Amino acid sequence: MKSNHKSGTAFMKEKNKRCVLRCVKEKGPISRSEVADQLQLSKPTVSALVEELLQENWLKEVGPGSAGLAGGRKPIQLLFNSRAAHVIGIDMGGTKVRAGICDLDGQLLAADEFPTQTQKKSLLKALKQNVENLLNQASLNPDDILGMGIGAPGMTDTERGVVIDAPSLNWTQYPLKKEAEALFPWPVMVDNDVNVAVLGEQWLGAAKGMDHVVLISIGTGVGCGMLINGQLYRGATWAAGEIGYMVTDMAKARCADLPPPHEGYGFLEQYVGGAGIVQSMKQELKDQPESLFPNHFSAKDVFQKAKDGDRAAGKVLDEVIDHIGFAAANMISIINPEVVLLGGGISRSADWFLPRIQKTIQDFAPVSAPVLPTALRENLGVVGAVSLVLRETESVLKEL
Amino acid sequence: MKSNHKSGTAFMKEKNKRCVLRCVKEKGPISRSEVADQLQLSKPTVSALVEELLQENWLKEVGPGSAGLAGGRKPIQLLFNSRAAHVIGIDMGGTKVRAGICDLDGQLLAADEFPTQTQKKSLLKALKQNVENLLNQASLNPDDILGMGIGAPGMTDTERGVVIDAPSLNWTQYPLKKEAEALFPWPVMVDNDVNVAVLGEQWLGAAKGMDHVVLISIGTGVGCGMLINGQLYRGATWAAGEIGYMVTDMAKARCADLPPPHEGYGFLEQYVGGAGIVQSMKQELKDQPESLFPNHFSAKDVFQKAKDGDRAAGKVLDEVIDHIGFAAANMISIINPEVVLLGGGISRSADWFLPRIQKTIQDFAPVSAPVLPTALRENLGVVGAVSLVLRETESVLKEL
DNA sequence: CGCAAAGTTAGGCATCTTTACTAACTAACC
DNA sequence: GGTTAGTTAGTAAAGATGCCTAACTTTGCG
Repeated sequence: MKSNHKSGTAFMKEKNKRCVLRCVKEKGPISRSEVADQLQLSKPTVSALVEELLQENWLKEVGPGSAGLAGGRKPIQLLFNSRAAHVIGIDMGGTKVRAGICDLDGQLLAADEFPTQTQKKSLLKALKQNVENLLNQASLNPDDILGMGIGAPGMTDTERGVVIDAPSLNWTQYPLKKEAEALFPWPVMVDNDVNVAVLGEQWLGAAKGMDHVVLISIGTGVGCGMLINGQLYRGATWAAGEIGYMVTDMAKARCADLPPPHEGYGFLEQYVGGAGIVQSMKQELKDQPESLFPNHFSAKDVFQKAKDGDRAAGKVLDEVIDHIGFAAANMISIINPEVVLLGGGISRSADWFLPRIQKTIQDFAPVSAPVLPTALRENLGVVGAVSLVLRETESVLKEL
Repeated sequence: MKSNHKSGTAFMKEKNKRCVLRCVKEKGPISRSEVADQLQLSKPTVSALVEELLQENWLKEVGPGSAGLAGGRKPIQLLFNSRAAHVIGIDMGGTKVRAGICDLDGQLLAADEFPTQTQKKSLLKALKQNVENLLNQASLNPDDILGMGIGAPGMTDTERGVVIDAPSLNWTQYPLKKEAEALFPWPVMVDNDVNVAVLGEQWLGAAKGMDHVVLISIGTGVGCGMLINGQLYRGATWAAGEIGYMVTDMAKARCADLPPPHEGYGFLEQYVGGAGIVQSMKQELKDQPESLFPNHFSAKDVFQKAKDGDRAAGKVLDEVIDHIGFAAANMISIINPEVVLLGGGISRSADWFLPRIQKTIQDFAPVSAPVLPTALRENLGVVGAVSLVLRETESVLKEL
């Protein structure tokens, strides 16, 4: 049952205080009086809470506003102090790690990246080094840091802060939260990179303020983050959103030359992931050896060739996009989101294939939803990780 | 922002009261003292709240329990009074309407059904008649009724209580809540029949107490209800769970003899819905006209024939089950539920095909989940509708 | 000056908690 | 068996905290 009873009135006060803070944060410069109005709290109560929030530096007074039309005393404008605390966000990728410091508005004060180390020990060491640099760059002390969020490329138990399985890093059951908290003097939160990304997009990106969002990320692998009723949905065993395993073509799945996948790669991933694209391309090339492809190439190259007019590459990508279209349509049928975001490396070519995906959706889903590329670029992971901390932290900012 | 401020302390008390009530409800016979312990409330507070709850008849004292091992005064055992109020549940189907009255434990006190009228007016009239009979049967007054839940076979806006689209009833934008509330003196809540069903199964059925549940219902059409983080998920525009539109076979979807569906029927529905099964069977029979099938038959007949060993029927159903298996696997990949329930007419033959569905899941989903038939039978809809009311009602019972 | 709006002060009410108490029961000892 | 010590359930009274209302001060406009 675990009742969060701050046993009584303290809880109520805390809640009201948060409401006041949130109100000021959202409604921009605003007077005590108006806050009282909006929250249906009495003026004295608001004044008292504001007093405390000023004391704690969450709010600041910014001189008088203009008086009302009918005369009267000028209001004292209150503003949220977005520099009351700072949060560090880490985007831990398979090849590089990007770290950044944001203020509470999501403004990036400093960011940097370094190559991913294969050894966990040296990775953490490099991370510590990097974070200290960032602190210096932003002229901040550890005291100014509210917490640190990390997006990891794999299934993650956010409660215990354990990365269950991250193939690209070769991690299994790695207690990242614990390890990181031993290294830094602030709380650390860990989550799946795709989950983190969807948080970032909802905070400051293409899904700003939306409560029902699906983000499909296509890079080396294929992942999917879901915001449902305004909250991240992680599933019963942290495995929700494994869209890489969606089967969009039974016939192929059954008759596959390969045995059923299940070892790290899913059906969809075989076709639309980076590795899958390369493989399909190679398959295609077998039949027409006169092609201009080099012996080794990447998915990116396939895209390039297709844009340059290579028929075979175009054919491969046609199929890829078709799969993505059906995957998106299926997601819409099931989740009915307000928007579907496409992220990952592939999103750079978005305008090229977006119309076709939309067509598929229109033809096969019962309702529609706009499909857009993610709006945040290289800092998406960082900002998302910051948002993770802001949403989950027990601080005054926590939603209620 | 709309802050639910019961402005202050009254809210807190209300909340504590609900906690006490819920605690007693869940922890069975329990003493004031232990409630105080569990909720971390002081004994006087609990006593006061219990006093009120006794007064209001939500609780009852049931004589002394046994004293502890170390001696001491015998506790006065408290019990939830499941007859403090009653709820009416309506399962509105395409061919018949089933109505029932439950107490707060979900115990069915009376139930009855009548054929669905095509005219809305006469349908409501028949409903009123029926409900009055039920009240008599259970010897209850309208005052004893907390509310009424209705499960409707179509997309439903639960906020406004409007059935947006229910093909089998030929309803569009029908304000059922409003109409019903004009007829009855208690609040009415309306939701999709599948949503209602999953609530019922979570309350008293195969998903008891689970927070992540997917229910796939296969009857005339194909629907899907989802419980996510313990809550019903309805989507951004009440269209979540339209699994009938899931495409599990791109090739077939694209090359289909028919144009893209979109007019009321989805891809999956074409194959696994009742109408779809019949059509596939007819298709199959064309090729072997020596069959024993009558001119007119139903999906049920196909099942029967298949069980009796008819090869063609078996082949048709094989494909149906294959589709269902992949649909279930896809749902698991995306939602990662604790359990997948199969409901609707098809669930009667569950043991026959369940193993094959499980095999498909094992082969193609990244994680597993048990697949079970729904546990509640003819009263699933009724009980679910009751549960809907209990969960959403603003009464003392509301979760917080 | 008179009015109006912002913000503060003082007093009152509701709720919870703490502390101290009574009631009731067990165990154990004489 | 009867008495006493120890334990637990529940109640009563007093204290703390938070909110609200009402009255007040401050500040600005006409």
